[in-house]
Amino acid sequence: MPRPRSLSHDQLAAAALAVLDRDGLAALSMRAVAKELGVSTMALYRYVRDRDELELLVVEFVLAAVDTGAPDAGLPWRERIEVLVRRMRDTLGAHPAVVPLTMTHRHHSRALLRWSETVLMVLTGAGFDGERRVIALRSLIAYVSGALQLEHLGALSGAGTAAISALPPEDFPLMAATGRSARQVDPEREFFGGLAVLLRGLAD
Amino acid sequence: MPRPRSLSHDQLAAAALAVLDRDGLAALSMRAVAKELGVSTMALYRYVRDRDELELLVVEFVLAAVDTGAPDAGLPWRERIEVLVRRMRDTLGAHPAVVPLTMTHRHHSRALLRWSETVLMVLTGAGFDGERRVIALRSLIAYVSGALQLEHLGALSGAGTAAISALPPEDFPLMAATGRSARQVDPEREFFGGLAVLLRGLAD
DNA sequence: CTTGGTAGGCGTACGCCGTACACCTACCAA
DNA sequence: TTGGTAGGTGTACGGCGTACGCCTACCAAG
Repeated sequence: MPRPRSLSHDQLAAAALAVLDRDGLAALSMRAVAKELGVSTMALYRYVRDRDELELLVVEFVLAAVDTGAPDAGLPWRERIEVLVRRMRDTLGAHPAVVPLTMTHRHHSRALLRWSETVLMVLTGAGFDGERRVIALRSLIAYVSGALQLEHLGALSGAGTAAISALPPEDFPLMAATGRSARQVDPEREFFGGLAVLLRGLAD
Repeated sequence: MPRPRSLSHDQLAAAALAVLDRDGLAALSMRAVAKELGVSTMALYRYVRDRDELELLVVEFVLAAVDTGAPDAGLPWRERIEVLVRRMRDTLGAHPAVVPLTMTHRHHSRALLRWSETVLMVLTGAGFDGERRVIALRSLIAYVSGALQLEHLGALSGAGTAAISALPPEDFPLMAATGRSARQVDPEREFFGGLAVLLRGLAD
């Protein structure tokens, strides 16, 4: 009987994502998203309880694009995990400003739960269970989220790595040398190199 | 000749830390820190350029307490790394609200650079160099920062793990089961279990 | 002991933010 | 045609970071 809604949750999320992609995390505000949609600020509150809920919406919107289907069962289990991680990284790499939001909203994201479920399926198939499986999943999530954040917060200070290479070598000889090496390592190679280390450790 | 300063950087940092410990990250503001010190808000700007610099100050203040001395050389290298990581975790565990700040300010923290330098010393002694050393350091930092954040952001939703255990088992059979297991795993055991996995992977 | 210059500290104000609240009105069912 | 429901809006409030200009405590020089 009442007046019908004129916006969908996906439209809200897409507008918020547009703001994030264009102007970065600091520019995300209720007013900015409302302007993006051409409605008044307060109109948003007919769709979300508060800003937090809008953030969850955009996280869900982005992560929903991650394929959480089981990877090719012919692959060894470590490569299957790598496929799953790569899908996640590719998606978030396209929207770096969303990465910090995934940290704070991870508990409430169905998409992330589905992803974790698939990871657990692979781990279980590889013989993991009980505490060992808990630790495997948590360490994977810890590594992936930590590495993605370093990658994207580090990007805003890509100057950061440069600054490290320029440290006083008398105080930080190894950091200076390692910083110089680091500049020659492709970020993707670094990310998956670290993941490979973790997976090797998981395999005993 | 001019009027002398009446506050030290350490006093600023300590006041900010008091606010963080008592009221959490969201309560950290220039006004709150000024009130904590009994001075006007604008007085702080005689000591820091902006809020960002105050955050760096508190990160430095906290991390300065981490012992970055080389661990007992008699220990195997992996245990030496573990000692260094444990020192970092103990310090940040006492001030969980600071953890997110360490992510954003890590590039500018001398204390963190000193810690990294010591980690590199151990790695170098264990035969790491070049790209392999870069990846070892970055993956350690990624794991540690990711795991600490999960631990402390997860704490605010300790309800989060409970919610996971209560997921519809038909959609998330493994997550539900793993969530139940997870509740019985001590966080410290989980953290160092994951670290051990990573270190095992590093050792080939 | 006086005095002048330097820089510390403060009050005010501006433009953001999230959001509570009251109002108007477009819409659909009856 | 009309009434009720709920969508959309405008205003306002208290918080935030911080630019700016003033007052004044302090120390050095005389």
